[in-house]
Order: sequence, then structure tokens, then C-alpha cells
Amino acid sequence: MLNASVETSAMALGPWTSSARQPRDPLDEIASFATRIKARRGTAIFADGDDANYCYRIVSGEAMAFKLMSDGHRQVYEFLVPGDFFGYETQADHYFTVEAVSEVVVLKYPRRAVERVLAENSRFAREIQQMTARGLHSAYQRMILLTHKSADERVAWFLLELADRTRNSDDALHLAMTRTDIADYLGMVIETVSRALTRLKRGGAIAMQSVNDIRLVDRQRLELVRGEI
Amino acid sequence: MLNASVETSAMALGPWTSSARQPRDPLDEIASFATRIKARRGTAIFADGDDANYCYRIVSGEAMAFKLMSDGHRQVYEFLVPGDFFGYETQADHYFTVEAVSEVVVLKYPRRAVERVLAENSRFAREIQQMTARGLHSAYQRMILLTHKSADERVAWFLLELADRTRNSDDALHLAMTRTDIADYLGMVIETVSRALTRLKRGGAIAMQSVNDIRLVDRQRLELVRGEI
DNA sequence: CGTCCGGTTGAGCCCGTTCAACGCAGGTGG
DNA sequence: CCACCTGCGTTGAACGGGCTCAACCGGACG
Repeated sequence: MLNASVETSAMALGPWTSSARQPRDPLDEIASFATRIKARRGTAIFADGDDANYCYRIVSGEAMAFKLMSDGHRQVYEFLVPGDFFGYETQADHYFTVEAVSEVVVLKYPRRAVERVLAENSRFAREIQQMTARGLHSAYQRMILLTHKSADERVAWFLLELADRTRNSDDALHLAMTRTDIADYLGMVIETVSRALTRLKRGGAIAMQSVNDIRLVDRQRLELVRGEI
Repeated sequence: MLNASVETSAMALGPWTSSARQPRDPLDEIASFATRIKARRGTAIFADGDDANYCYRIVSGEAMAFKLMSDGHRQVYEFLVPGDFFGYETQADHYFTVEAVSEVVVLKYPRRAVERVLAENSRFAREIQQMTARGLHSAYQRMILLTHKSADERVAWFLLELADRTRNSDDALHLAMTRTDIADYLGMVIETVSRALTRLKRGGAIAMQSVNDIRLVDRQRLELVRGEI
């Protein structure tokens, strides 16, 4: 949802390194308030309507933020990867559910503590503001995707974005989420996602080791399919 | 885009009232830095890619925030009404254009000044954070609209939202924007917008005095068409 | 009076949805 | 060990809502 800037996902890989030269993690400010929790695949970290007494950050694994509609439809707002910070609200309640998509480890910060730091530390407040603003920016970009892009463009965009966010150096990409999750994220149905993946495979842009393990064989072609923005 | 909370649009109607009982306008903090500018219909207040050296607030009239794609498509991010605050970025540049949709008066705040106040006044920082978070929330809601709602539902939602945001007490609603603008906001084409309006008219939910002047005759029916959320 | 621009209406098409069948892997129980 | 079931993904066929293309309408303006 909101990812603290560039270097942060390193924190998922090892212990905090506060070495002088290293750019500091903006969330270090609240690190001391964190408790570490685990969630198994399919379990909720918090639910739509819950009191927003805590906010969180992914350490390892993946999660998804979504809202369930009264008509049964589900909109997946974001997939959350290591480094992502989420659940900090200015209002009383959470307005979406966050559920583990794989076995996931998260840090849990008490809202009170975060707000105390926000009030006292303007640098930290600026970081949070920046993360929220980036979230808004990317939500707007996704609107373009949802209104003007074809099925293949959406799926290509999804794959490239996920590869980018999980910072895979090689071309291997593991999809922790199901086709249904992807469909609900991209505003399509599962069959269309499946067909789009098949076309990308036939076109030589990707290869599939197994259903959930994809190789971005021809990244350039994939970017071509995705199109601008 | 970002609307400072409930009472703010009153500022568009009269001079600042800092009376004790009245809830204060959160943007009072930076009021002294504002300069007042006018823009005629169709002119840009700032453009995509411009240095984000200023941010703004609508006093009267309406504007729209949008992005032009390389393929010629245009996505309208938001319609801006009196009280709306926009253009404050954490990065260097604006990433969308804002253009007057009618004759519009805006207050223009230097970014430097705003950032100085942000650093010194945590209450103000909290207000800005809250506005951005609300913007994100409403962007997510609009995603649902763009993925799962029919043409009629979208248009009904648009009319109700606009009526709500402009706080019309009676059932008259003036559309300052063109059909093309509405279409680019709702992710449809102009013909579909037109047909949806015609159906709402035939269904008795609305009436049209002229092309741009709509009466919400049967609000309940309109809400029924719009559906949940 | 003619032109232009924005909006409306009509006809046909297309892409993604819907409905349905099938494939495949993992789990369970005889 | 195999038969069966269940959940998830893929593929096929037909449908339909919104898009495309095109004509028309009406008010503003020269």
C-alpha cells in the first residue's frame, strides 16, 4: 500500500543496520514500538470496520488489502510486499481488510505511539505524508489502467509491477496470490486473466514453470504489451 | 482533490470568520501566504510536469485535475469544487494538470511557506495528512466504480457525489463540465454518458432544464440506480 | 443565413463476461 | 494402492454492454 522509500525492503532480509553511510529507514523512528506477528495464508491481519488501533509493516511474505462489496464483488486495493507500511488511518476504523496471501511476518505498531511520534517529529510526519501521497499517485495510475487498458495490457502491467516491487534481480517471479486475487485486483474475471497469461506465454513474453511460477523471458516484449504508463 | 473538512466550503461564500465557537478552518494556518488569482474556463492553473512550487485552493468556480496519456486518452482524476485543496506534492513536480472548468477563483500558496508551517505545526501537518488519506480513500472507492459498475450506476453516482460536494440544498445541479469531461472522469465515452443521462431522465430520476442544468427530481430513485457504496 | 461545436440518437461490432466442460494436483478413505 | 472428491486453473462457445462509426439536432456566433 504505502512503501517507505527505496532502501526499505532490505530490512526484510536482515537485522536493522544503522551504519552511518546507509540511508536510514524512515520507520526506524517507531521501530522500538513494534511487535512481531505471524499470519498464515488466508488469515486476516485486520478486517474492514475494525478499530484502527494498530498499523503494520510487512517483513516477509505477501498480503493483500481488499474490500468486499454487498453484491459479492471484491476489489483488491493493493498487494503488499516486504517493506510496505499499511493500516495507518486518520479516522477511527479501517475501511478495508488485509489478509495474508502467503505465510507472512509483519511488524505491528500501536497507533497511539505512531501518533505521538508524528506530533513530535516533523521529519517522520513528512515521511508518512510522502508515503500516503505516493499511494494516492499510484492509485490514480491504476485508474488509468482500469479504464483504458486491455486485458493483456493489465496483466503485463501487473507482472512487471510485481517483479519491480519485489525487486527480483533475475527473471523468476513467484505469484503467491491466486488467479481470483489477480482478477479482483485488475478488475477482470479469472477466465480473462487466464487467457491473457496464455497469450503472453504463446507470444513468448513469459514462460510458466508451474501455475504460480513465472519467468519473464522477454521483458522488453512484456513492456511493449503493457504500453505507456 | 483534497477537501479540508466539513465546514470549509463556507469560506467560499464569505470572508474568514474566526469566531470562537465556529470550528476553525484548518487552512487558516497558511491563509496569510495566499494570493488570489482568477482563471478563465479552459485555462490551466498548472500543468503536468511543472515544478510544484505552489499549491492551491478553490474559492469559487470549478476545476478539474487530469492526465493526458500518450495514446491520446485522458483520465480526469477529480473535479475540484470550492474548498478543495490541491497541488501540494512531496516530490518536485506536478504529475497532473489542473484546468478551470468554469471561471474560477483560487488561492495560491507558496510551497516553501506551506512546508515551513508543516514542519512547525503538527496540528496543521495532521490536517494535510488527513486530507491526503481521505483522497486515497475516495480513489479506492472510485476504483470499485470503474471496475464493477454499469454506465447508469456510474452516472447516478457522479450526479449524487457532485450534488453532495457542492452542497446544494435544493435539487438543482449545474454541470460546469462537458460530457467529454464526465466521460473521461467515469471511464466511459461521451455517447454512453449521454445515453445514461437519457435513461435516468426517462426513468424519472432526473430532469434537464437545459443541457447543463439538471434537477434531481427523485433522489431516492437515483440512489437506487447508483446502488451500494 | 451558414458554420461550428457540443450533445443526442441509431446501428453494428468487439472484447470481456457468462456459462459450461475439462484438466490436473492434492487429500482422503476404502 | 487406487477411487473419489475437491479446489483451482484452463479452454471453448455464446452473449451482451459499451464502444465505434455515423447521422442528426440545436444553440451560439460570425
